[in-house]
Amino acid sequence: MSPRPRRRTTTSDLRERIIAAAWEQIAFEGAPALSLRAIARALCISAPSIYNYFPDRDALVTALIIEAYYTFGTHQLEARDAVPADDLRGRMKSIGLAYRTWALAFPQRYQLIFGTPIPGYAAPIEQIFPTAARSLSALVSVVEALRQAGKLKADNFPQIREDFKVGFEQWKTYGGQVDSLSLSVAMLIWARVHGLVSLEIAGNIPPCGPDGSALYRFELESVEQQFIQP
Amino acid sequence: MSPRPRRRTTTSDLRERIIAAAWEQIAFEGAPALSLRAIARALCISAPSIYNYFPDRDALVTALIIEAYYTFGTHQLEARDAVPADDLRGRMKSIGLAYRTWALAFPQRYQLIFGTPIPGYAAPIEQIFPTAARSLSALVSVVEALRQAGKLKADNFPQIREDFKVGFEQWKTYGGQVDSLSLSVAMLIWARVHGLVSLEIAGNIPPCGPDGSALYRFELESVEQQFIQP
DNA sequence: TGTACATCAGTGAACGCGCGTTCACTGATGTAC
DNA sequence: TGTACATCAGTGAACGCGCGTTCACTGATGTAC
Repeated sequence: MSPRPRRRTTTSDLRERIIAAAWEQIAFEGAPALSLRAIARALCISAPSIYNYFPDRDALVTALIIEAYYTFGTHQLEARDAVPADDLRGRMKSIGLAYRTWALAFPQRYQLIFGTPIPGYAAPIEQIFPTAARSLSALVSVVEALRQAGKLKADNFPQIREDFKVGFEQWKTYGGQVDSLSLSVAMLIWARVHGLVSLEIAGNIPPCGPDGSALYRFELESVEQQFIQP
Repeated sequence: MSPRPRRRTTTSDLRERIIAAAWEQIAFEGAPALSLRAIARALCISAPSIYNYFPDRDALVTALIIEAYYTFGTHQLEARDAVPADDLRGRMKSIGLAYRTWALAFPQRYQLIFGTPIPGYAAPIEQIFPTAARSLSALVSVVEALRQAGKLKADNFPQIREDFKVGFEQWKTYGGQVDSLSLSVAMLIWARVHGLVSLEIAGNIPPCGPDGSALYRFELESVEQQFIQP
C-alpha cells in the first residue's frame, strides 16, 4: 500500500558486462560451451551474482540470441537505407553484401542464430520471434517494394505461393500485411545467401583457397537476373 | 622374431555397437553433447572399455564424421547411378532430390558434417578430406560431364574460375583431374541446396508451416535453367 | 590330448575437473521520519 | 540534520552431478609344445 522505495539506479551496468563477456567466450569457444562460471571468472565476479540479472543459463542464452538478431537486423536495415528508396536493385545489392559482411565479422553470432541449435537449449520462440522477423524485414521489404512496383519476376511461384499461404501467417505478424509471394521469394533469396555464407564460415569452400566473395557476388547477380525485371 | 599369435577374431563387434550408440545419442541430444560415459551406459558396458577401440573422445568423433560423409556420399552416388549416364539433367535432379532426402532423414549427421563445428574439437582435415571430397563427387562428376558435353552454361564464370584455380587444387586430389570451372559451378549448386536444407533442418523456414519441398523443387529447376544448355 | 602360457577385451575404483544452482550472509545505499 | 531501517547487489561455501581418462586387475581365449 505504502509507496515502495525506488530501485537504486544501477551504476555498474554489470548486466551488460556479463553479456559482453559471454560474447567474448562464444567468439573463442563457440556457443554450446558457454559457461556461467567462466563468465564470472572473466569478470572477476562470483558466479551466483549472475543470477541477479538472469534467472538461469538459458535466459542468458535467450538474451544473447535476441541481441544477435537485433544487431544483425539493424545492420541489414542500415544497409537498405543507405541506398535511395527508388533504387530497389541497389537496395537489394546493399543488403546482400551487408549480409555476408556481418556474418564474416561475427561468425559465432551468425551460427548462434542461424546455425545448429545448442543441445539442451530450447529457444522460446514467442520471445525470439519478433526480433528474428525484424532481422529479415529489410530483405522482405525490398522484395515487397519490387512486387508493388510490378518489377518482381516470379513466374513459377503460384504453386509455392499457395503452399506457403498458411505457413507464412506467423511471419506476417511482425508488422502489417506482406504478400505471401514476396515472403516466398525473400525466403529463397535468404536461403541462397545463407547457403554460401554458412559454408564459408564453416570453412567448407574452398579449403585453403581464396575467400568466397567472387562466388557470392555471382550469386547476388543471379538473384537480380532471376527475380527483378530489367 | 617368432611368429606372433594371431589376433583373436572379434565376435562381439563392440566397435560397431559403440558407433551405433553414438549415433543414437547424437540423434537425441546433438553432437556436442556426445559423451563416452553415456554411450557406455546405453550399451551396459564400462566406460573404459571404449578405450580399447578409440584412443580418446575426439577419435570417436572423427570416426563418426568420416562414417557420416561416407554414408552420405554413397547415397549421392547411388542416386546418380540410378539414372542412365546419358541423361545428365535426370542425374542432376536425382542427386539434388537425394541430397534433401538424406539430410531430412539424418539431420544431426548432416549438421555434424556440414554445420557448426563442435566446440573443443578440431577436425583432422587430412583424415577426413578424402571421404568428404568423395561425398561431393557425385555432383562434381555430373557438372563435369555436362561441361565435357558442352552443355554447361556458365557465362560469367571466367573470373571466378581464375580466382579459384589455386584454391581448388586440394579438391582435385581426391581423384583425377577435374576442371576448376566445373568445381566452381558445383560449389555454387551445393551452396544453394545446402542453404535451403540447412534452414529447413534448423526449423527456420517456415515456422509452423508446410515443408520446404516446393521451394526446394523450384530451386532445383532454377539451377537447371541457369546452368544447363537446353 | 594335455598343460603351461601369452594375449588382451573388459572391469571397478579412483583421479581431478568444471559445471549450474542453492543458500544464508554481508554490507553499502538510499529512504522515511 | 540525524538516526533507524528496508533494500538488494554481490559473496563464499557448499550441493550433487557428469565428464574424460588412468590404473591395476581379471579371466576367458587361443596357441605352442
